[in-house]
Amino acid sequence: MAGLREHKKQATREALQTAALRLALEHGPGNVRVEEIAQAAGVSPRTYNNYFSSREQAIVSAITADRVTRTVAAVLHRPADVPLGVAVLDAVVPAYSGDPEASGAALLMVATTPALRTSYLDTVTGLEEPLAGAIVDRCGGVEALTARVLAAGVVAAIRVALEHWLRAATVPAALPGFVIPAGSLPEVVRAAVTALVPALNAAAPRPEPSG
Amino acid sequence: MAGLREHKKQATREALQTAALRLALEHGPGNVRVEEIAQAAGVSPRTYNNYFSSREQAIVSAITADRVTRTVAAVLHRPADVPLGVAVLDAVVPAYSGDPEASGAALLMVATTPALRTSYLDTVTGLEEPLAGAIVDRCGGVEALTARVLAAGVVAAIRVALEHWLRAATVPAALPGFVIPAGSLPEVVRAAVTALVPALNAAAPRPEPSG
DNA sequence: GCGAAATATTGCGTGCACGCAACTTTTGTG
DNA sequence: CACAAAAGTTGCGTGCACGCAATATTTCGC
Repeated sequence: MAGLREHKKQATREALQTAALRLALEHGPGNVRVEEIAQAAGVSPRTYNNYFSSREQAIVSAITADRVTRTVAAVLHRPADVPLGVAVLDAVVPAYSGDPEASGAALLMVATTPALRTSYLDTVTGLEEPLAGAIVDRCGGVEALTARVLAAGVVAAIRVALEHWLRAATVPAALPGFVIPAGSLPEVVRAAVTALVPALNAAAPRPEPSG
Repeated sequence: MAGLREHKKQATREALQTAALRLALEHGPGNVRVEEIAQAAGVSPRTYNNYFSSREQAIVSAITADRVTRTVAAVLHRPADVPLGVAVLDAVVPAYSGDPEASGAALLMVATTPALRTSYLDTVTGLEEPLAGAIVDRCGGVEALTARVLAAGVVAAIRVALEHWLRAATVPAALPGFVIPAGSLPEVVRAAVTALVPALNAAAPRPEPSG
């Protein structure tokens, strides 16, 4: 059994994530040293940077969890006869519906800390490559470059939606306890991605092979 | 006259850019210290980071020059009666036509140095905000969020095109002197942005006010 | 089990990005 | 011109990201 190594790696990764998030919430995001996170997870500071390439990355990855994986899976599971734009829309929007209830305090912290915001928005980029693959899988005849552009466009749309939504947390005098307008995120994401639906639907070479 | 300050700042900025590019070409991009660039431009190392937030940024900004400015201006100068998608396409593509002849050696260096590649691709992001503004100016009735998404989509498309094009420099045994397939960049950019044209054209609420 | 190859962890050294608090230069006003 | 306010520059200190080589751990063939 060769799974021991990989199992330990996954455990260390999760230990680092949870430790980073916990310490950031306890002491404030600016008062957490990489050394503390590493120590709390039982590894050396150098090892921390073998798992995460920035101090913020561990914190936000504890929040975003496996959303990328779920989104891609959702796209692939849509029935093949629905237009690409609809499939993407119906796959992406629900992925951002369960977000606010996850942990309001953590999201408020991300929203109000510039470095964390940037890092949080960057996590969406991880969707680009698998999404491009999913688009190719769905529409066989589509150009690789086109699929890539559409995937990058969807990622950009989601990023814009998140920016728009996070801004609501800082602009109206962010009181502690005043969390983010909960239900609105999926709607913003939907509005953003909808702007690209015409391009997504136009990409599939032939949605209906006429009889 | 209050222009002395701003004039000096611009001069320092350009001095840093040219010094960074020259030193990178002379000694190789990995053998240039920030301290050397600052010294060559006659400022302190700390001041360097007041102008550029990374070592690579000065180098690539010496190459990209004012392309963002030109692109936005080109979008705004298209006649108002052409569809948005066409206007964007005809504005963006020429901006990437004069690129290869600028300096083949510098581009080869960027293409083959991962850190410089990343930084180079990041410069395109600077187009997003002004382009979104230009889209709003062109199509009065468009939603701000929609304009932002479309601008971000165009930026993403350009980034994908550049990635695709830069890859050609590394994959086929990049011999020194073998530069990048020159004419192909505008075509790749055109192909990439074309995938988004349906979305761009669908955004304008009413392209032709009839009667 | 045993030893070798593969892989992960660690310490070290270097350069970098940036907050902060002086200090210097430019600007605008009387 | 003088002087104060505004804006730019600099040095310092800190923490971080990462290449590199040494060390410890896991895996795999026998």
